[in-house]
Amino acid sequence: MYRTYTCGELRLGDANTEVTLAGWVQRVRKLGGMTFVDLRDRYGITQLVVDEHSDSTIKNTVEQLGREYVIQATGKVVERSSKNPKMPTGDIEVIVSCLKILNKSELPPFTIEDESDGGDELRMKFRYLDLRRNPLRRALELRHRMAQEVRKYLDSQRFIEVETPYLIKSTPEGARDFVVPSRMNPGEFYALPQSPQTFKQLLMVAGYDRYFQIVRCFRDEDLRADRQPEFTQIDCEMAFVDREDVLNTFEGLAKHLFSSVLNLTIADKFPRMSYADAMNRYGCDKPDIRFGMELQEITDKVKGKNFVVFDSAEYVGGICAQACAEYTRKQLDELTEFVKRPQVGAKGLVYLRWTNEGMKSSVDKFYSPEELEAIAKSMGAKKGDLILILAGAKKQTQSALCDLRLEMGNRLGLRDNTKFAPLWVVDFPLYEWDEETQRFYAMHHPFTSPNPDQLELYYSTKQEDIASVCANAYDFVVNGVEIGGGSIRIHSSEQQQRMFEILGFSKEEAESQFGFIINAFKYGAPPHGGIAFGFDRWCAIFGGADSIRDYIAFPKNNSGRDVMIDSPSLIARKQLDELNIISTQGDKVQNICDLLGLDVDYKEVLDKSSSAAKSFIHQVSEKVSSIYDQLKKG
RNA sequence: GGUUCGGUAGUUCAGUUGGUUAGAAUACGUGCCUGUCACGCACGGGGUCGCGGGUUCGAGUCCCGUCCGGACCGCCA
Repeated sequence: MYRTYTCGELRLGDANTEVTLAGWVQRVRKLGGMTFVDLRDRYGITQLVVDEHSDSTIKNTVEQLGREYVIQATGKVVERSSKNPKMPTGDIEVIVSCLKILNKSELPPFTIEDESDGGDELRMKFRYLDLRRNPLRRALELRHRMAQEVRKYLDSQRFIEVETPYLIKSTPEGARDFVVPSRMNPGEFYALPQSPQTFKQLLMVAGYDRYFQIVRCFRDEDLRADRQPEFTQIDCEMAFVDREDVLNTFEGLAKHLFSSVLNLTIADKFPRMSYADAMNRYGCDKPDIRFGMELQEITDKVKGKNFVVFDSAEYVGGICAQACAEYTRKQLDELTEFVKRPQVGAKGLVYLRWTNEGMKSSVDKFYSPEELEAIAKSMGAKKGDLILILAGAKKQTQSALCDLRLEMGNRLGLRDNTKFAPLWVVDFPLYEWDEETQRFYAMHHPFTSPNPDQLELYYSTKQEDIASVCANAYDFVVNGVEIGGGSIRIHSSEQQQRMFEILGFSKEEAESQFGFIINAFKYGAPPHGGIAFGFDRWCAIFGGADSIRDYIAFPKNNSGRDVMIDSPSLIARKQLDELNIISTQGDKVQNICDLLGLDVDYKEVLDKSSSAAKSFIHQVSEKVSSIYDQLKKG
C-alpha cells in the first residue's frame, strides 16, 4: 500500500498512530540538526520531521530532496511542540521512520504556491504543474460539485441525460463552425455542434419530454477571457411547457446550485426585466443589478441652450454616482479617458458635481446653476453626488453609459463578487436587421417562436411589423454575465416555414439545411422549449472569477492554441491526401521545392521563425538567381 | 481584420535625456544553524535585453519591420 492516509486529514486525535503518506515535496526547511519537509497532495499539507535521532539513511535521503519530488514517508504522528494554527494539520507532525523517493523532479519553472511567481503563458505551458496549485484545484473541485448537483437536481425533476452526436452538419446561421473532413466521403465535411439544438428538439418529437446534457460545444470565433472555442453547456429541453414552466423549473435549478454549492438560500423569485427595460435602464441586455446607478435619459431637459453637443444629439443620458462630488480633476480626466477609449467610443464626458459650494460642471458656460440643479434633481441626485453625462446616437450612447456605470461600480466597490444578483431578461426582439446584407437575422436562433400575442405581426408583410415582433425567449443573467438563454420553440412546420421565409431562405435552401427538422415537425411535434447554460461561466461566477480559463482543466489561449500540447498543428501530407484536402501553404512550399529540386520538410519551413525557414528562403533565392543567370547567358 | 499594453536572470519585475562592468526580489547552489512553517544568516553561480534591420562615436533605451503573449473592438444566432 502506498499510503494509509492523505496529507490533509491527520489531526491531534491521530497522535501516536503509525501512518504512511505519499505526495509531493512542497518545501524543505533545514535547521541544522533537524529538517522539516512539507508533504503535499490534493487534500492538504502535512509536516514531516527528520531530526538527530533519525536513522542516518533517512538523513541522507532528506538531503537529496528537491521541490516536487514524489516521496513516501512512514512514521508516527505526534503533537507538535510549536503548532501552526494556519494549517488544518498544524497541530501534528510525522516523525519519519522510513523515507523513500518514488520519483525525482526537475526544478519546476515556477513556484507551486497559491500566489505563484509564474506568468500566464508559462503556467499554461506547464498546465499540469499549475493544476497542482490550490486555486486551480479548488476551481476544478467547484466545477465537479456543480456538475454533480446539476445532475442530482435535474434527475429529481425526471430529466433524462441523452448524448447527442459531435459529428454533425454545418449550418449557415450563427457562429462559424469547426469542420472535420470525412475520409470516406471525399470533399465532404462534418461540423462540430455549436449546440445540440436540433437534436434536443428531435428528442422532444421522439417523446422524451425532459432532456438534459452537460455537453461540449464548439464555435470557431475569436476568443475572450470568457470565451473558449470549445466550452460546456448544460443543455435542457422540455415538452408540454410554456415560458412560465421553463423559468420556474430552471429557477429551481439555480436555487438548488446556490444552496448546495455556495450555501446561499435565495427565497425570493428572481426578478424579470424586459429587454427594452434593460436597455433603457442599464444600456445592455445583461445588466448587473447588484447596484443601482441606473441610466437616466435627459435629452428633452438639456436641449435649446446652444450647447451644440447636446442640441445635436439623438440621446443625452447620464448616471448619478452618489457621494462622488469631490472627485478630483485627475479622477474626472481618467473617466473621460475611459469613455473615449475606442472600445467604449464616446466623444467626451460631461460632469456635474453637486458640491457644498453649489453646482460645478464642465458646461457652466451654457447652463445656469439653477438649470444644472434642476437637471441633477430630475436624475434623483442630491448634494454631494456626481453626475456623468454622455450624448450621441442612442444605441451607442446607452452602451457607453453601460460601460461607464460598470466602471464606476468597480471604482466604488459595488461589484462584490461574493454577492449574487440573478435576473431573467425576457421579451427580446425576434429579429435583428442587418444593414449590410439588407436582411433579418434571428436574434436567438431560427427555431425561436414569436410571442404568441404577436402572431398577426409575425405573418405581416410590412417590414416594421416584423421588426417589432418579440421572441418568446429568455436569458438568465447573474451579476452582469449572461449565464444562460433559451426560448419556447416553434413546433408547427407552418410557423417554421414562415421563419425561414423571413430569414430569406428559399424553400430549397431551408429544405437542404433543415429538411430533417421540418420533416420531423410533420409527425406530431409537441409544444416545447428549453434553455442552455454556459457551464464554464456559471462555475467562474460562483468562484468569483472574471475568466473561465481556471475552471477548464486544459484551456486554449487567446489565439485558440493549446500551448502545452502545441495544437493546432500541421499534419503529414499523407493525411492530407487521404482526406482530399489541399494544403494551401504546404502545397505552395512543396511545389516550389519540387520545382527547384530542394529537399525540405514543409512543416518546418512553415514555422517562420525556424532555421529551416531561413535556409529555405536562402536556398530559393540562390536557385532563383542561378536560374536567372542561366537565362541571361542564353 | 482592428485598437492597445507588454517581451530584460529559472521566475516576477526595475532600468532616468541614448553614455562606465544591465540591477532588485525570489528561485537555485554551497556553508552555518534543534522548532521551523514565506525559517534565518553568509557566500556564490546565473543575461542572445524576443528576433531582424536602421539612426548614432555609442542602443535594453530612439525609428522601421517581424514573431510571441495579454486585454478589448469587430465577430460570437
